[in-house]
Amino acid sequence: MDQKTATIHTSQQILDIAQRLVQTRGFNAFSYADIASALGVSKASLHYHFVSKAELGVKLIERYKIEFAKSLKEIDSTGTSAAEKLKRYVDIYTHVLAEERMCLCGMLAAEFVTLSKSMQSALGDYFDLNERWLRGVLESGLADRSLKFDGSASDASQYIIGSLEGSMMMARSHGGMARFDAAARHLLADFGI
Amino acid sequence: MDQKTATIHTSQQILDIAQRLVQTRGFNAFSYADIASALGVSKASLHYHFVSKAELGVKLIERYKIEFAKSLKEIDSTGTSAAEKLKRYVDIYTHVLAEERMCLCGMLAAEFVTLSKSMQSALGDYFDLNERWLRGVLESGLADRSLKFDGSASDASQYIIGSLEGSMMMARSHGGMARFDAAARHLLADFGI
DNA sequence: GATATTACTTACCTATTAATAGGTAACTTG
DNA sequence: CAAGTTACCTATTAATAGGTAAGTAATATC
Repeated sequence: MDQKTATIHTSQQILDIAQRLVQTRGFNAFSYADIASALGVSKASLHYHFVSKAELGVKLIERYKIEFAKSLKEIDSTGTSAAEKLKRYVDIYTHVLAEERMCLCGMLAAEFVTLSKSMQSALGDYFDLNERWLRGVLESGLADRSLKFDGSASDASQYIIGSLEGSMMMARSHGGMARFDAAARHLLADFGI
Repeated sequence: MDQKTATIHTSQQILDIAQRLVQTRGFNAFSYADIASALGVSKASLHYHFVSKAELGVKLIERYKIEFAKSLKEIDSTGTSAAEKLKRYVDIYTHVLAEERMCLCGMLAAEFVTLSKSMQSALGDYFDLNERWLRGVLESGLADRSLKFDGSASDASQYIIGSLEGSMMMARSHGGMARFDAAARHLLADFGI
């Protein structure tokens, strides 16, 4: 492994550890020291890879968004009906929770006012992506009659995101995985699935 | 004003300020120094009233729960149909958001794993209260035919809480009050209102 | 009127935070 | 092979965290 790939490797490892920390504890409840001790490097080394915590935060959101977009693309290319696509969207959340994590951006949304402007706007981009994709699915769901709902596809998309994020939070602190599954079923039933 | 009422007054003021801080920034993103400077007293004085931050957190949750219980009792005593009661439950959230706050316990749920055991269990009590009350409303809603829903009243209660908490978070970081109102309408429509 | 008690204060402490300075060994490039 | 770059390190910074010890002025109680 040459130096360049070693760096990429280290940066990715830092992001991996930081991501898990944000998804469990939140952005304000972890420190560079936590990452450093988990990875076995110095805090200064972390600052070499990510100048500031805010920059690390932005990179974290951007990477998460790219991965999420990949998942959505995968659903688009293999999913059949809009109903199936929506089901598989919900599955993403289920799998995150199964790993005892929250949605990265759900956690950050709770800490919103304490984040840097750069993180706030990256977060906005993430939710825009979700909303846009869901809107497309919901609209095609009306067309292929695999989904039904009242109101605008835009409002419904936002409602889906909010419900899933909130149900995840509630499940972790109160009721566990089974509770999330019940909420997810309720949500899907509401859209005629 | 004698000393005793002065103390109560100060304690209440501390709780008021701390509550607003948790509802906007979260428990891990404020310090005793923040409260001290807002109230114009020393940090040591805060420790006189609340020995530790964790104790302050517990008192915060307990007071919030008591106030919430009062609101629910008020709804019980003046509400007519189950549908109206559910509507007014949703209104509580709307009013909190209108003050540019999140639900205290929604914020704490996001920070769950970082809280003391005492705060975690107080939080559990709060959500139990909500769930129990909603379950009663939903069951009477089936009886008086003012509500309709699939599945158990218990699952549906949890779903309502999660949806409202999540929609609140999303509304603050993305879309604003109007977005929450749309989500609330969607949720109520789902229950036949 | 002496004695407690209450509600604070000032002045600290220790630990931790994010971030910086300056150095070094290993590797890459001209 | 010399010069520059990379990926780290140790050591330190200023600021802030939650918390404590000891003192004080005002009030309440015997």
